[in-house]
Amino acid sequence: MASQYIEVSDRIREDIINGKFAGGERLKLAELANLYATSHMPIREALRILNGQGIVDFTPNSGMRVREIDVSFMIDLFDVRLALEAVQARRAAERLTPAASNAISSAKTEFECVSAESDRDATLKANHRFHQAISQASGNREATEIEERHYQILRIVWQRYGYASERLEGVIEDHRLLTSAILDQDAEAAGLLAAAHVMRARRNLLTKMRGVERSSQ
Amino acid sequence: MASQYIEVSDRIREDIINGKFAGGERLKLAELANLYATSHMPIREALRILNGQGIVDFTPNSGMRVREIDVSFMIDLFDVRLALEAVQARRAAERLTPAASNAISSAKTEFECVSAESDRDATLKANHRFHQAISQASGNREATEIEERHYQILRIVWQRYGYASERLEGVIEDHRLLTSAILDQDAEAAGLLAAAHVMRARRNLLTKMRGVERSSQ
DNA sequence: CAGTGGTCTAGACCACACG
DNA sequence: GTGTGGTCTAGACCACTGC
Repeated sequence: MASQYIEVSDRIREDIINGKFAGGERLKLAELANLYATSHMPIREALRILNGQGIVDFTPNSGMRVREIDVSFMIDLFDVRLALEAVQARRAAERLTPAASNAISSAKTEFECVSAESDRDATLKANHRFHQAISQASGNREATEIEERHYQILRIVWQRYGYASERLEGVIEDHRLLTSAILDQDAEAAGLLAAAHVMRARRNLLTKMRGVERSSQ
Repeated sequence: MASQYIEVSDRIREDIINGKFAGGERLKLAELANLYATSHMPIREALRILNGQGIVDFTPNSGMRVREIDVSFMIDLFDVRLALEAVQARRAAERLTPAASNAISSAKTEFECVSAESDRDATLKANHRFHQAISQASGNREATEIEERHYQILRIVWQRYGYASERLEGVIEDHRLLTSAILDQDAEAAGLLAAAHVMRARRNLLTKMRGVERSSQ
């Protein structure tokens, strides 16, 4: 078995994703230690990891809270994503290797196949792998790590508000164009297409979130 | 006194900055616990914080190492900074409030005064405050946190290779133009000027690093 | 198949936030 | 001033690494 703190951080993240812990909720060490049948320290470690991923807020001497994921947070996050995905796509095009090229096109194809089966979870994973392939190809570890963190947060949002299932063909089209720009080593096109792709995802998500917020008032 | 783990993480970071721990060096818990006169857990916690800041690399079951800060890491980091500073400057211009406007212009003025005294440390701090003011004004917490992490890394690099003291007038000019674009709420200009500013810093730093790498071979 | 060193336990401690 | 709950201690445990 992997270390407890890794296991625990995964379980807490899952429990946040399916809403067992609500946004803003206080996470107490003793409670969690009891719940996951372990001692304080692995829990603390796990919470630090989640804190590093931006899923959990931390104040010294006052503990951890589940981070509130609202429209304004998502606007911030997509501002960052928009910028980073564009840079990464550009770099991926410039630095393309045969291996990266294969990885990207097979991830693109995989997404197309999987998304046809309307299995939401598998579609999300495939989408993740596609963007990961570009991240890897960019060779920018710093950017890749940030994107990886953001992906963990996006899982929560997509779970809560639904993934862009109504515009799957649009996503597939975006992926196709982006892939061919990168494979052609056309950095400028790749950057623009990546930015546009994120922009669409952002509009789609924000519309949904605002709809939910409005109807729950 | 603040919690030990905070104190310890500050001390280890300082010790990395002034080269007491070299890049790639293994950081052993027992050693550090002995050095800083505390037990394992606060050290572990401190290292996790530094790991979160990207200063320390971590592999499960195998411990922590001081992250190697080389040219390729800096290229990655500046790719990210370039993108983020531009977004933040744009947003700062769009969302400008009177308070933010004051904060930015007084940070700008402070940098001009302090840098005239050729006190490197104070100049770095003033530069940090200027960029922080823009970060804050952007209202993007996500981006601000990333930039804050990067600043910690840049402190190490500037300590090692020197801050751009030979182009201080250039930096001042950059800051002036950027400030007035933001105060004019000209988002496009602000984004471009911020990007250009980071680009100059990047070229300056990489030239120095490559010079040092070459001469040490 | 040791030894090193990361991980975990149980409980004491003590800072801060409440009433 | 009391109590909740975050922080710290000492040491045992046990997964890897390298002989």
